[in-house]
Amino acid sequence: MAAGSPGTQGGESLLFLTDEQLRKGIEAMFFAYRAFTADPDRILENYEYGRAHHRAIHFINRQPGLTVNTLLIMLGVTKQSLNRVLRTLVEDGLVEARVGRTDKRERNLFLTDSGAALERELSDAQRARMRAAYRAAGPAAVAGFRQVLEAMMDPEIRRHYQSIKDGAA
Amino acid sequence: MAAGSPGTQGGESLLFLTDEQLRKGIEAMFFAYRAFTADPDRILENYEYGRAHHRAIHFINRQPGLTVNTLLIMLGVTKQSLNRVLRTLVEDGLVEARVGRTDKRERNLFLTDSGAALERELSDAQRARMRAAYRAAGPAAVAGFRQVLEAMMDPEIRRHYQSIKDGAA
DNA sequence: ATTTTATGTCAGCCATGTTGACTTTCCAAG
DNA sequence: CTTGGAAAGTCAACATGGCTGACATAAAAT
Repeated sequence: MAAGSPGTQGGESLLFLTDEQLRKGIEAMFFAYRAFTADPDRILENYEYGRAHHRAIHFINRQPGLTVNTLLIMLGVTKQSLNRVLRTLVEDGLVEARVGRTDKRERNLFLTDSGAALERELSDAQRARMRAAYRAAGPAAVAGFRQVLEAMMDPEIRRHYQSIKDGAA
Repeated sequence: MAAGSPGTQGGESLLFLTDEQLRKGIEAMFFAYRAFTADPDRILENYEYGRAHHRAIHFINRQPGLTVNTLLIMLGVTKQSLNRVLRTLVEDGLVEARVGRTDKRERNLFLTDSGAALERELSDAQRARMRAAYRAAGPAAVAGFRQVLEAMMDPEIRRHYQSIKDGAA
């Protein structure tokens, strides 16, 4: 059904929905994502951390004080997976887990100074590539890029994504 | 969302290049990529295959007859990693590895009928999400999406990407 | 004839995902 | 006040898919 080539249906306005166009989009996602993770991965080789640590650090930096459960939802992994990562970060003094004030069962997560330093190092590299791509493509392309990515997310995650502070605010 | 749309006059102020905008782009990549891989991953649970098999099948379908070495470059993994995947696909009769005509050291890779069937099942799911996102965002956004992703790729990979057949041709 | 290339394979290691079971702490509702 | 359930931590076991290193074979290139 969906496998057919709909080049003749819908007229010119739907040419961007042909299977070929969609497959090119799939490949673009794959190749771009690999480049996107390559720079921080290279830096992480110098530490005893991996991509999972990077992701945790990123979101703790973005939403200081977020709870373990919230981070779990953002990362989309099990608590056992996250705990393995989080434990090493706390032990190494990059992340602080403060007992919640209102609900003492919760842990509010914060980056320490050294955690923030690592975050900056990783983020600098990743943003450099993103900045170069944004600059090369231009503002209109960037807006389209963000629109398509947002439309691709699962709805529940999209709400979380949109709730994180936005620089244009 | 207005906050995600830096005006086109941003070419002067470069508002779309703020760190906050770049961080939102980073998060968008992360969340969208996860959704992007979720559908095929769910299907693959019914087989004894994983994401690595999917990627191999995708590129063999896109460039029938490509050599192992070319596939290695596209996937960006070691030959040992690829071989583990490729061997099971050949054993299970999803992929055929024909000895090269001109250079008998090479193996030209093709999908069998059952390999093509699995490719279609996986691709249908992935394209359905991509199509929905494209449709929601519109043709202009899709063009921008592709531009940014292309600019993000490593140059060598970008050449490979561009050499694969494009529906607009 | 020798070297290089393309491929295949074995063995082992690592990071990071999973499920299941169990504990501790603590909020909240009965 | 008791109890049920939520948040978090932990242990164990396992799967996937990266990696390196070492080695084998066939065929092309020199």
